[in-house]
Amino acid sequence: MRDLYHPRLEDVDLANVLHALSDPVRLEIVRALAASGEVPCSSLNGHLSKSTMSHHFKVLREAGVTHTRANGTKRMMSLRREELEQRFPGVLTSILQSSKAA
Amino acid sequence: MRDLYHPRLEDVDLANVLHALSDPVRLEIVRALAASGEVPCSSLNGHLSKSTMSHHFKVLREAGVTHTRANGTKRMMSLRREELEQRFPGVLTSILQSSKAA
DNA sequence: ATGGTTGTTCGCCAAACGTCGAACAAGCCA
DNA sequence: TGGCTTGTTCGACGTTTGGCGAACAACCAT
Repeated sequence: MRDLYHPRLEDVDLANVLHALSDPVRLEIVRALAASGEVPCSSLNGHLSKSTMSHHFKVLREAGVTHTRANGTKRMMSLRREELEQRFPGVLTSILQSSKAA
Repeated sequence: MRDLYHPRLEDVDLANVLHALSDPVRLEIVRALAASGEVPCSSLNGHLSKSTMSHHFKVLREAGVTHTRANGTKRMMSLRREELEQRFPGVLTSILQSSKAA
């Protein structure tokens, strides 16, 4: 597997982040990460194929929303929550809060 | 011109709103509305064709982000700010705040 | 080594998106 | 009425997106 690209915080773009969060599948992933902290990708597999999920993981990661590290066979994913809070204060937090109601 | 559809507040969907805000052109429109209150569409024309701008206006309106009313030849657009604040507290506000920095 | 698990990558496809110009509609004003 | 202004609607276009299965890669366990 190739190296995983993570944008530097200062390169993270707001419109990009919003786009990453604008897909229901990805929003659900983010919600799960917010609830569970760092989890293996495998724990996030829903009704979609693994290639599709991998695609969504990549979109989130490249937008700067999540961080992924290799751990043996697994990939551990987590939210870049503190970083995003620093760069875009309140954005992720309020979105998570609002998405709970829905 | 046909009637302008505006979703009821309770039908406004978070992922939809985020998608509407995830385009740089539309984010800029929203920023302008936040800064100026109600303005005619014509005051928002940038370097894009009017048909393209009209399309973006429609996306924002149908996502529930903006409100449009006819006023003679013109269309007055405004943010549904208080409503969105009620439905998704902090979301629009924090996005606007963050988009200022960029 | 062999196999099992976990993800990524690579076509491929259909649907959605952003853009445009041309045509149309609605209102104003002379 | 006629013309001007302001927007919307309608194809058309190229690009991006989201979905899939198949193939590949990396790691662990036996």
